[in-house]
Amino acid sequence: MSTAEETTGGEIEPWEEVTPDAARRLLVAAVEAFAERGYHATTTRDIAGRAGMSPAALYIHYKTKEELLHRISRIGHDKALDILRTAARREGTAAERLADAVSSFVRWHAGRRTTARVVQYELDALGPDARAEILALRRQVDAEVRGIVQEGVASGEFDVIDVHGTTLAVLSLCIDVARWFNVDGPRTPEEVGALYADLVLRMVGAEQDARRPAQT
Amino acid sequence: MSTAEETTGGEIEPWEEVTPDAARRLLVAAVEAFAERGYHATTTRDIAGRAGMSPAALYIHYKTKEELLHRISRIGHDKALDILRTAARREGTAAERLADAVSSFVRWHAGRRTTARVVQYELDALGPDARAEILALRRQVDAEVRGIVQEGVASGEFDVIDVHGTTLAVLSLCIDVARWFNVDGPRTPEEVGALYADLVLRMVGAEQDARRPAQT
DNA sequence: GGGCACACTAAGCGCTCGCTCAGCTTCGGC
DNA sequence: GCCGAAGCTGAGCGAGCGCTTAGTGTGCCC
Repeated sequence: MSTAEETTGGEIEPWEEVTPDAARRLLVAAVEAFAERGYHATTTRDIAGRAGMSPAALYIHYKTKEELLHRISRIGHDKALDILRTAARREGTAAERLADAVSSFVRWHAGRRTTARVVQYELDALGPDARAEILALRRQVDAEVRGIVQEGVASGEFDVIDVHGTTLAVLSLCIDVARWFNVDGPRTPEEVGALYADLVLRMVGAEQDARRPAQT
Repeated sequence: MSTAEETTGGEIEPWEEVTPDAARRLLVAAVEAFAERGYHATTTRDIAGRAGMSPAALYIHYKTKEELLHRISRIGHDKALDILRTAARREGTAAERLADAVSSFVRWHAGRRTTARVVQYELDALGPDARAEILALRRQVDAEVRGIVQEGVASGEFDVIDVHGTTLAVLSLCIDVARWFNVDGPRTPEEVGALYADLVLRMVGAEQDARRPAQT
């Protein structure tokens, strides 16, 4: 979709694809509320209130509260997948592409923590059909990272015995950033991204010198 | 408290410290329900029903639904801290102790996944006082792991630039096991524990030969 | 064997939830 | 300048929530 090779982890204000304006304001309000309190603890009155509207206005743009979560989750997963695909398909060694994938994926989870939190941790609140759709996207996310790891093993850059398990661990490490990252904490998303790229290269047994020129 | 050096990651059936019997049945039912649906989506009628009792029976043993979560969280964090302390204070090199800590911590998160899920992911549902108490325990957990990493760096076993950040990542990796681990999946808790111990030793830059004799 | 503490239940209170609906305002087309 | 569509609100419905209370059965002490 969009060229996501910008400066700091993505675009400045997302959700621009959601129209009309009132629908976007409601969706942004829902992201904040779900991230703060969780889907089940958030009321439709709270969402509407944050968007400066009455509770009934929500149902003009969305059929149910669950549809809001579904839309958020879908857009968020699309974005996450887009980030990983961009990193996976650029030129360079497997080590460079893995470092790029991890650092940009982590930057997104840290920098857009509210969104990432909803996307990664409120999946169970979706109904069976919506959950199945999202799980399919997650399998693509997994496949993208596993592909890089496999190529690194094939080329001799990496030393990995359990490719599936290590891929799972790498993604798990990145995703969990959304749980603990604190915007007011001592680290910027860029710093965490750089640290994590280095840790992941160590996990896959990349050579020391391959770890050095991992830019930002 | 208890000697937690048993066979596979802990005792066979926990919660034995909760008495009387009815109170324990309610608490176990609450753990299952909270893990499946989340705290806010779980009703007191559901908890009581799983325990084979009427909704009112819950309030004989617990003042509120939140007190149930508090008790679960407290006991679970005590257990997690106990596991890490046992590993941190045994004899051996920093690499051996870190591998032991990670593998037993991961075994607990995978093997007792329902409990771990509630303990690690429902913290925000607690009130301010209870949350503060639990956060103090988490800082102790963090300090225990950071201690091992620091000793490894001091002794020259490990090669770590950012001790705090790396410790955070190690714990994050272990904790997130509770989110994705599937009891019916292809891996046993022991296998995941062994894989993760190896990955963590790579993350801290332990020498190759120090990674080999990680028992269990 | 009478009295009482205790564990538990049936019923339901007050409240808030997700969601609906009748009606109001605004605005473009003609 | 009238009309209908669209966006939004105020009021409120039925349901289910956390929790309470009055009453019941049971077993232990003396």
